[in-house]
Amino acid sequence: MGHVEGLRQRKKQRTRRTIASEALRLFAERGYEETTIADIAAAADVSPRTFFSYFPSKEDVVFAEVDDRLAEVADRLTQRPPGEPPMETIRRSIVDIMEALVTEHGAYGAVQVQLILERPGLRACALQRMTDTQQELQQRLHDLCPGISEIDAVAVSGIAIGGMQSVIVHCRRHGYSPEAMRHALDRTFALVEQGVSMAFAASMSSPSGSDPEPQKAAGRGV
Amino acid sequence: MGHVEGLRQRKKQRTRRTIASEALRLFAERGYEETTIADIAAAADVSPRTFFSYFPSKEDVVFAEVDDRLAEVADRLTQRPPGEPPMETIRRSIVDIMEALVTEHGAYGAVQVQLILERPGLRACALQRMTDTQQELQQRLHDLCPGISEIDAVAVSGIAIGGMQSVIVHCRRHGYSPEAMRHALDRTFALVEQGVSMAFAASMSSPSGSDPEPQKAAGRGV
DNA sequence: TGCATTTTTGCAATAGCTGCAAGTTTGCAT
DNA sequence: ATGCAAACTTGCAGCTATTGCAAAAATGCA
Repeated sequence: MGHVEGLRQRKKQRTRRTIASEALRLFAERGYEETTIADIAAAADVSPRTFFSYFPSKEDVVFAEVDDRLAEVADRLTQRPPGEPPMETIRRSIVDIMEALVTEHGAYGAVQVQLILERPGLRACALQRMTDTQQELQQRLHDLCPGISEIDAVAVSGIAIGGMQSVIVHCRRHGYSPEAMRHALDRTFALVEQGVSMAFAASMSSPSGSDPEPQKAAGRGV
Repeated sequence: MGHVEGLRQRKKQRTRRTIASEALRLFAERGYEETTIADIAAAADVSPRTFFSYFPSKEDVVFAEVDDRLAEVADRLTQRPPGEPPMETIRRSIVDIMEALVTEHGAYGAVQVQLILERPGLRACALQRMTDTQQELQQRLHDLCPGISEIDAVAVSGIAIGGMQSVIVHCRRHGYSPEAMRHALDRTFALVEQGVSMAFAASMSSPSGSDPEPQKAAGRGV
């Protein structure tokens, strides 16, 4: 099949983006509830029925770009520089994921954030994505550190995502500046790392690769 | 108004419980999607319209008992034995909340758990409750330890709830025994506590009430 | 017993979402 | 170029959740 992986595919992508961006525009103009699927479809020049072959629900259209970004990150993270210390890989995973979730995408980024914060349904969607991500992190932890116990992997990933998520929402809601937010996330990662180190220590009686790097990372943050 | 705080109120409570329990029963028998509001209303002997004056949505009926329990816990936690070390209060808060969320309520507890795990919409509802709870914990932290920084309070509460939630879901999904689950939660609290202690240490240059109690609690757990 | 208040109910309408079958478009082989 | 099969779009019909409104019924109390 595909020459350049499909002209068809590209057209689909374009339609998808059109729908998403028209939807966001309408949400910004008249509000979320006030915009119907029919409105969105009309604005994007497709039939209402078609909307649902691109997005499973009205809510999902808000997360179109976030989802794309998360997919990219997931791809990227599967290739890890050989020899990289596990702890660093974990940190990078968390940072990259958070970046994908936190970045304001496109022209309507601010709108998305606002909608997600104020509509309970959308908040729930966002949370769902958080936990999906957490599951992946958990899997990655398990793969990277075979020594770590099942429970520790689960707990650590939950702790990390939970902490980050909580802080992100807080910063968003109180209108922190990007720098303040970055600072807050660095601090959060430092707290998280306490737990992470402990889990690592428990699994690292015989380190397989490199330094445990106890509690001084906190690097550049998000 | 009220003699014994209303005969009317009691009747309302009874109706509420009837609706919830009939709903759960039907969900168990034919499945969630397959049960309509009309079915539930019929089984509970009320009009479909009335259903919505007791529960704002079909999803909420699944959480009827959980919500009651959470309300109780919230009440109880406002009275704290004077002189209790802050760290202990925090631990008790977390434990109590988790107990409320984890306990299988009534005859259909298992059904609830299963539904929540498999229906994304219900999972989202549960997550929402988690974050609501997390907000309260955050507030409590802030009140108990005026010294703690805003961000630390937010981060710690997110870490605690995130870690616990993650582990609970994991245990549920893999059919852990109650003992195994308790053990897992104890371990999780130990990991969480690493971060908690660090936040406490940062705030406790001049302790206002009692001992800092660095990192050895991990008590009886959940 | 009768009144004021609360609760229940019926009716009608909106909107999200799905299955289905028919109509169109597209990529590719001949 | 031509034609076919696969992929995509569309319209339609229908189901269910959810809400507003105003009438009807139930309740607690004077």
